[in-house]
Amino acid sequence: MPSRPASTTTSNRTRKRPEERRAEIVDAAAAIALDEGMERITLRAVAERLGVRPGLITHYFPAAEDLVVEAFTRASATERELFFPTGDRTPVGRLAHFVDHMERGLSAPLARLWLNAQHLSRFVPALDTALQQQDALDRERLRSIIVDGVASGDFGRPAGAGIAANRRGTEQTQLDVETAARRILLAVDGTGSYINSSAEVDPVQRGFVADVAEWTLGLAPGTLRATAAASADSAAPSA
Amino acid sequence: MPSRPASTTTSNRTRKRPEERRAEIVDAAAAIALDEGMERITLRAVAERLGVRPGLITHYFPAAEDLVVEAFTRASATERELFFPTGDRTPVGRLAHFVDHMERGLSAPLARLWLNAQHLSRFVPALDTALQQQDALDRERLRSIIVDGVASGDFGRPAGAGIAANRRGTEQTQLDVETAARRILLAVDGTGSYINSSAEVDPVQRGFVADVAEWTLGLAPGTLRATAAASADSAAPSA
DNA sequence: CAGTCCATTGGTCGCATGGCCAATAAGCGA
DNA sequence: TCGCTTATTGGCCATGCGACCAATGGACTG
Repeated sequence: MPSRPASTTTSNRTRKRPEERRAEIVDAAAAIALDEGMERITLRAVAERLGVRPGLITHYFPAAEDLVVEAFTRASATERELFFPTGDRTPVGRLAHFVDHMERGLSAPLARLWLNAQHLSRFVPALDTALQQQDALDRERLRSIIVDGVASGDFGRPAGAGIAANRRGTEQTQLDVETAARRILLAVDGTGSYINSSAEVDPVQRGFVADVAEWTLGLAPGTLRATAAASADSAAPSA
Repeated sequence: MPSRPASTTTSNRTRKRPEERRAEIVDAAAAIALDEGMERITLRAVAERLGVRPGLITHYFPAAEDLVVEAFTRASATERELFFPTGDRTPVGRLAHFVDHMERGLSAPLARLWLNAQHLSRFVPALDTALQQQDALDRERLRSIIVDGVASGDFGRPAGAGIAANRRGTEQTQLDVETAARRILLAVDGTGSYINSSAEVDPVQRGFVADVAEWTLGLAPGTLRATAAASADSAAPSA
């Protein structure tokens, strides 16, 4: 490791438009957050990824902590799109995709990031804020699916069981949608807690999100998994 | 902690039996883990709590990482007793205590520690192992309650819904106990994910563990909360 | 009481971090 | 083409970390 990387030759001084450079920095930090962890977002680490001197990062982010928060937001927002495709599927299909994506482990990087942020927000108040915002966005997406499903009659009686729902009072339909969305995301978080565990994934854990979703939405057990399988078949019909 | 000079003045050199000193160190580290976070377990921080020089910590823990792992195990094991009291209650009563203890927020320190460890185990393999062990111990306690409840007939038909349960095959009763235990702990973890959030606790979130427990154990919604309330009344009948 | 073991000290080293600052030069407008 | 703005560099500083080590002295043994 020479002090000056051989690959990027000496004096690579390229001057970029501030917005462009800034975006580059956030992207690099987001990449680090996803595959090394947020605490590895360091002035030197980010700078090295960009082939740039650490001082430059400070120039754009006088407080390094702000970069961490922005990197989280970026990474989180980007990964979300993989969960909620814009496809014009049925509500059950969209929910099945969501669950299936998780069960296949495709959401591992995001789950790790999420766990990372949940813990780190203990020490970084601004991160707590960002986390709540991202969480709200996820919940909104999920709510949207549920509302559609209720309207189409696919989701049985989300009114369903549970203390919390009864406790809320006021308007009934709207509130139960919120209850269902929150429960499903709580199940997601519960499953995500084990993302860093080396233990073999337990079947109960694997199916937990689907089970909770079917329970709270009044779907027949197995509906989501069956839907996901059917969807996969139609997408890639070859054996 | 009787022998603690007001200021860190005069050389208070007291020589203790190795086992005693070692226990002191682990206790101090566990305390730090609980109220400041595991990454704050540092040679200097632990030494300062004990009124001792950092080098002494190194003497007992040549690799600081080992102290972190041991501190987690200690803190976790200690806190667990608060969840599963040795009282001779009914299965429903024991489960209700467990849930109630959580809903009251009494488990906040443990939840924070747990979240901390779940993230940190990403970088500390030994911590991952310790975490799995502690998790197994929790699950064992819970399983014990469930088995008793099934035997007494308090828990309806834990066989119940869900894909995962069906998928397991083989013996039925035993496996569904495991399913229920895992589901409840997954709910606990999901709820715990929000432990560091400054947002107001949502009612759905607050009741999630109880809801999942009642769902997966075939209890009528509200049973656990009602039981906890009755138990509290009999314990403190005043007012 | 003298001698020995080892718990404990005090100090140092190398490393990584975030932050700060003056000097440089790239790109743009006059 | 010149000059100015400022993006970018290179360097330095204070802090906190784990690790290592020789010297000290407390407590126990003979």
